[in-house]
Amino acid sequence: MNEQPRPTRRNEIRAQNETLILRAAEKVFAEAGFGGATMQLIADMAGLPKANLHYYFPTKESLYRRVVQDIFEIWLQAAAAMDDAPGPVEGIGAYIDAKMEISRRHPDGSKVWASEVMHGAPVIQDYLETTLRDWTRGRAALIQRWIDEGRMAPVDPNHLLYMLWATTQHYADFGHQIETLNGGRALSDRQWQAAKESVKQIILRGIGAL
Amino acid sequence: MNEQPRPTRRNEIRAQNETLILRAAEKVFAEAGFGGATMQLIADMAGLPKANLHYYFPTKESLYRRVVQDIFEIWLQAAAAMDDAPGPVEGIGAYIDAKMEISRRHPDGSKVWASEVMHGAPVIQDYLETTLRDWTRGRAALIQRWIDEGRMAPVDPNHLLYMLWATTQHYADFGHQIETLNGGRALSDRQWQAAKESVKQIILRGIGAL
DNA sequence: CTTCAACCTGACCATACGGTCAGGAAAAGA
DNA sequence: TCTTTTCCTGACCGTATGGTCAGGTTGAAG
Repeated sequence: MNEQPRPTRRNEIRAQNETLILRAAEKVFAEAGFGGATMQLIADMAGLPKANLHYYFPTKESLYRRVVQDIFEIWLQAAAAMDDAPGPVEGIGAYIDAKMEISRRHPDGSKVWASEVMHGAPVIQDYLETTLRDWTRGRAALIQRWIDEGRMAPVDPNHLLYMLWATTQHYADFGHQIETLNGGRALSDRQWQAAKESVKQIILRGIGAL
Repeated sequence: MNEQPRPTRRNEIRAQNETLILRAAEKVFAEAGFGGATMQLIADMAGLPKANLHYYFPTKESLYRRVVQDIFEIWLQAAAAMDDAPGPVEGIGAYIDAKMEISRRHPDGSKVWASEVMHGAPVIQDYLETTLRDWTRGRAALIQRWIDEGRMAPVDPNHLLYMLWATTQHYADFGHQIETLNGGRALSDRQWQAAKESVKQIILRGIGAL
């Protein structure tokens, strides 16, 4: 899957405009939610006429769906960090690092996902029931294996996973609140590093892996 | 403040209708977001004509603001659990218990708050900058005191607070996802208990308080 | 009973939204 | 060059939304 189309001028334009639209859409959906976002606003932000958006994405929902799928793909890739690790310290540590990095680089995507789930996942329910459920089962089993091997304390793997998602995504989804509490300034490099370390330290010690 | 008006028939009706509207509004705002919610839908859910809503709440935004304020009040009250505690185990443990209980009892309010913050807190920015900031400073100082007294490991108090918020509110905001991963069934009493215990155990051990 | 203020609501309005479409411009292929 | 396909867009449309208002009803006060 995902074979690249021949790089002709046509395909180049298409790819470029799709990217332009998706970037703008991610931002607008994140800032206003699905209901509050308007195609006109997305069009303006992308610098294209509204009718052109409907040429590439027939409906608002189809555009939205793509935005949600994209962030989900990014998260799935980050999960690989956990797989080929010798133990919980490396595996979960790397997973936290990866998810925190995503929260920093793709805060808008994270917010769109959060919004979607909060509203009952009307357009990606199938993902939750298939891909996400399978992924979760696999990692829960991996964690259970670590527990059985005595490499960490016996904690419920599912609740541990929820905690990992919650803490890391919080820095994206509630970034505005954190920024406000930080004196109105975005977290600096140093502060992001400290956040990562804090999260890793508390969780890894919390599961008895340190 | 907050003195009760004399309980005449008039005031009774007013109080009753306001509650009816606020309850419906909380649900609709949580399910559809501010932009997606419609006054008509809220009216239908409350069993009142739309024009009647505008009698009690002049604009959609004023109604929304009340909903957000209400959940914030509830959270502030829960925070008291942390104050008069001898140490981190009791204080933070009680705070987690209280916040988890709120996530269970008021999931819609939590979602509305999350939405509001995610979208840049357009209507409650002043709360973040005053009440929340003050509250946060106070608790961070309390945690720092516990650290200085050697009752817990030296962790950044702010990041610990973020983690507490993230993990507890996750069970409300991402309740739908958790439910889906739980086989489509809402968490049972037993499972909620297990969730509470898991969160408390990992965090309290994570901060070296156990 | 009378008066007055609070409460209620069907009908209405201006606006903004998602989406359509006809027709033109530009690139690709023959 | 000629033809075909893809790309582009201003103008338009039906609908739904937040909000208004005139006029009626109900409860309280004297």
